[in-house]
Amino acid sequence: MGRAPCCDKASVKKGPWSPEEDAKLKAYIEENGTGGNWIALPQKIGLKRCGKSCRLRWLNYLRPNIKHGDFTEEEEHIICSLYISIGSRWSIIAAQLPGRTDNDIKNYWNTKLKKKLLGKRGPSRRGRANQEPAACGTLAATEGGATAAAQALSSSALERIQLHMRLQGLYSAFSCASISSNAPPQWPKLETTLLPNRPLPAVQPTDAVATAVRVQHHPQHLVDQTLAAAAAAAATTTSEAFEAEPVLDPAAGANYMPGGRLDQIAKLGFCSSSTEAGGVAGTVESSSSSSLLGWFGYGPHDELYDFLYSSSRCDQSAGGAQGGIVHHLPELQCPDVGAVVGADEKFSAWTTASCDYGPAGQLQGNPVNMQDYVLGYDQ
DNA sequence: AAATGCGACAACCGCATTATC
DNA sequence: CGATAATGCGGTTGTCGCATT
Repeated sequence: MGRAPCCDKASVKKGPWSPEEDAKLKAYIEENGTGGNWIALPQKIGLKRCGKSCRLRWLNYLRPNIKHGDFTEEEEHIICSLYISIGSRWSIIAAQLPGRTDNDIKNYWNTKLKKKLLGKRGPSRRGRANQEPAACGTLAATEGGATAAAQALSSSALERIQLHMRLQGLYSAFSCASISSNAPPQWPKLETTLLPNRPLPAVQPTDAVATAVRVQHHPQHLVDQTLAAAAAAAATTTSEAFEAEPVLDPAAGANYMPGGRLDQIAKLGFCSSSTEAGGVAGTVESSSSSSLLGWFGYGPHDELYDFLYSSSRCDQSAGGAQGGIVHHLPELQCPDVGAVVGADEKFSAWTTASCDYGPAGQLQGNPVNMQDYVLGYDQ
């Protein structure tokens, strides 16, 4: 069985593209388009390249209006927020950042943002084989039953958990005291991310973007149950609707309305049940004081922003952070139990258990709780 | 100056999904 | 309706260049 190769690997050139190849490809596509057939394209123009390689080169490098490097703070913030909410759906994230490619964002995340957020782990160990993502290494290092569970999680899931733990650590360190004990913490929520009076930049009508908002089923991914439930609930939302071009709908709740899917994801992304029950209004209400260029409502997004860009708050909250980078992960510091009371119950339960502190055995060995989070996070 | 470490980024690979026959 | 081809996506790898030892 096995799938036929997309091209004759023996006769195709691999490795970096030469300026001549770039020029050929660019000139042809600008004049004729892709013709809807990437596989045939290299033969047409006499390139010894795989069609997939041509497509990638065009989308990631040659396409007009591509931006490289110099991610702005806004862009960083969007990436972080979206990553926390939807995980490594780079194409979807890229669709929110015109001119950026999924590959670019992915690289930026892996090389910079992740480290910035999760912190560096001591002296790095040489060699790729040893370069486990910090998230994996850190969570795997937690004790007890968490180890096996952590192994079952994808690195993406672990990173997102860690980011939340970071936010929770920040939250409990300097935020909880200032809010009502009844008020649930405000987990990142895209509907506050994509603000009313800040329409998203126009999306380039490229094929990459167009497909980015399509419904895609990834059976290998453990789909967020909430998302599935909402999808079922939104019975009127047809697949055609999902496939529609993204449109902005400032009138309808002022949310970004990408024909459905992203919006669904956004609304569902990472909201605690308690927040869903009563915290949303508060989240939105306080949004006018956003410190980030009018983009985000106050809440974890601001904390995230501060975490990324403000050394002073991090210094206070994380006990010795320097230059906005916190070098000790909160899950290792394990915020005190009281501080997480009121947080998303399941998540708090899990973090409490995985931190191996707090009431012994209180929540450990509860596969249901863990599973809830696996379902939510494991992408 | 050479060796080593490391970050950044382009490109590749394999799999899932979608389209077509 | 199943088989096959094409496309899209995300994870991973290879390579280059700069920094450090």
